[in-house]
Amino acid sequence: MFKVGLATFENTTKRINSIIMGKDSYSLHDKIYVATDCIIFGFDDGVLKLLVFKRTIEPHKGIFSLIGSFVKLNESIKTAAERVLEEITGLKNVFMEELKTYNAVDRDPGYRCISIGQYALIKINDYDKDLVEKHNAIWYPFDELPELVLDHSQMVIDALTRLRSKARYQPIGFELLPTKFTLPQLQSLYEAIYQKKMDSRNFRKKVLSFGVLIKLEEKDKLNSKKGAFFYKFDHEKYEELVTRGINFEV
Amino acid sequence: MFKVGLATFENTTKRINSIIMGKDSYSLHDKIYVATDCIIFGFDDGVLKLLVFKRTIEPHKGIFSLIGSFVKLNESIKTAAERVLEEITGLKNVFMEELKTYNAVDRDPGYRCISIGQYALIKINDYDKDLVEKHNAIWYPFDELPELVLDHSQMVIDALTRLRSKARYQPIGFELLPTKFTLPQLQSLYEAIYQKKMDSRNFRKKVLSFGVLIKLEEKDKLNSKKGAFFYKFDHEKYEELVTRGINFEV
DNA sequence: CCAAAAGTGTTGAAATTACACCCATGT
DNA sequence: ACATGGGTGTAATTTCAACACTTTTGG
Repeated sequence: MFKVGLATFENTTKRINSIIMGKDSYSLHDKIYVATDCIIFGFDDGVLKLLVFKRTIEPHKGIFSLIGSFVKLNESIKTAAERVLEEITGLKNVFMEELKTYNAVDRDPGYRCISIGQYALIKINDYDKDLVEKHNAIWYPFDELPELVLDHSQMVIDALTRLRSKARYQPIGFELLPTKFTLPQLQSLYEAIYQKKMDSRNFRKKVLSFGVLIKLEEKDKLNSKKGAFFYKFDHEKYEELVTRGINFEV
Repeated sequence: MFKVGLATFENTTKRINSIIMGKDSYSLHDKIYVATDCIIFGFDDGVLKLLVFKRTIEPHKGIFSLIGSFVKLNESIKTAAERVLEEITGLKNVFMEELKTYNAVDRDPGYRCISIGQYALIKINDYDKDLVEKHNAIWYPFDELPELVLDHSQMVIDALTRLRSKARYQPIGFELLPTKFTLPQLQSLYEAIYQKKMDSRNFRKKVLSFGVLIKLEEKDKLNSKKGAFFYKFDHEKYEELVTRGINFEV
């Protein structure tokens, strides 16, 4: 294939030629605004949170909304989401995955506009607090979420459903924790995701049995007097097991 | 909200006004062609098949391709897929689900165009053979698939992966079988999906244990001399169990 | 010394796997 | 009568769920 810059140029000339020659099979069709909205999860001190922001401009000024952007001609949908995510949180290389497309004809009362929802899992201590504040963004616990603009509340519901089903068989939970985390923290994350208490003996047995956690020397003494050992996620080992087809059902 | 027909009209006038008044927050953004492509699964005599068609017009004339369409301003993506699916197979009310968005900037060398893949499961004896033939469409067994246009081969891979993971915990297999089917047929379908032999005693025990199959009086005598009892899927019972949170892992 | 969280094993129940023979019938 | 695919049960193994006490240490 060719480079993006060239492609754009090439496409433009090609298009003009085609229109002039009256045989543009594309120009018969409709073009649509394509946007992406990010459902940004964070995990903070035992509670699952969502990053939303209060709109400062029309349309929907003053209402809460997910963080989103229109997709430009020369960027992929993921790139668009990464762009806006970095703009607002300062973070790069965040875990992000397509959720689904929101495309009801009347979802946006202004114009026909579809949005691809993408959910992101971020380590809540890493983000740039000043940037977030500057953009009117706020972390809301899931059980205190305000009403969101358009179909954004539905996006959040769908993303949570996805997170639940995904976390069950893939260790994506680690994306929400600091690089070094303790088993009690990990358990508390799973309890927050599934909204139920788990048995610590069974939980430990299970997660350690996968063999993708590396126990560190260091202890976290913040949450208890005894202190809990830190662990880190062994990415190489994980990839190896995935290619061998192991499944990680929690 | 308002009706589709009106909406289109309203949007158009609104847009013109906004452009004239120079305060259209949308018009700053890019519009993109939005298409949808259908990955159409069928199950025929023990083999999983895919419906593809040979393009008769440019671009990509003569190459095999999935069945797809551009999405119009006044239709949802699903509606667009349903439209083209009915056009080519004559079928309505087909099981169809969004797969993911294909949106690489250079995926279509003509114009920037994203495509939402949707996979459909159809009962292979119900479709309109004349229509399919007229549109140059052909059922291909999965292990004999020709190379497809653009990123369509990747769509097929993704759809198969999805079908596999989905069929494991939701009884969507029934969508691929006639309304009345036998347990050997059902097993053969699962064997085709997962590409491995299963034990018939264990398989029967499992699927019958869910209690969503109704045994009929009638037997299918086509595939054996003894004949196998027909079953049908109990949709109400299934819905009831789903709402009770039962899981159907096969 | 005590409160608070971390860490650790066992047992019974349930689910899963492996495995082999008889049945019905059309030819 | 026999070849072909349909149908059935049991025992061994593995996995899962339930359950309670000891350890460490900062205050």
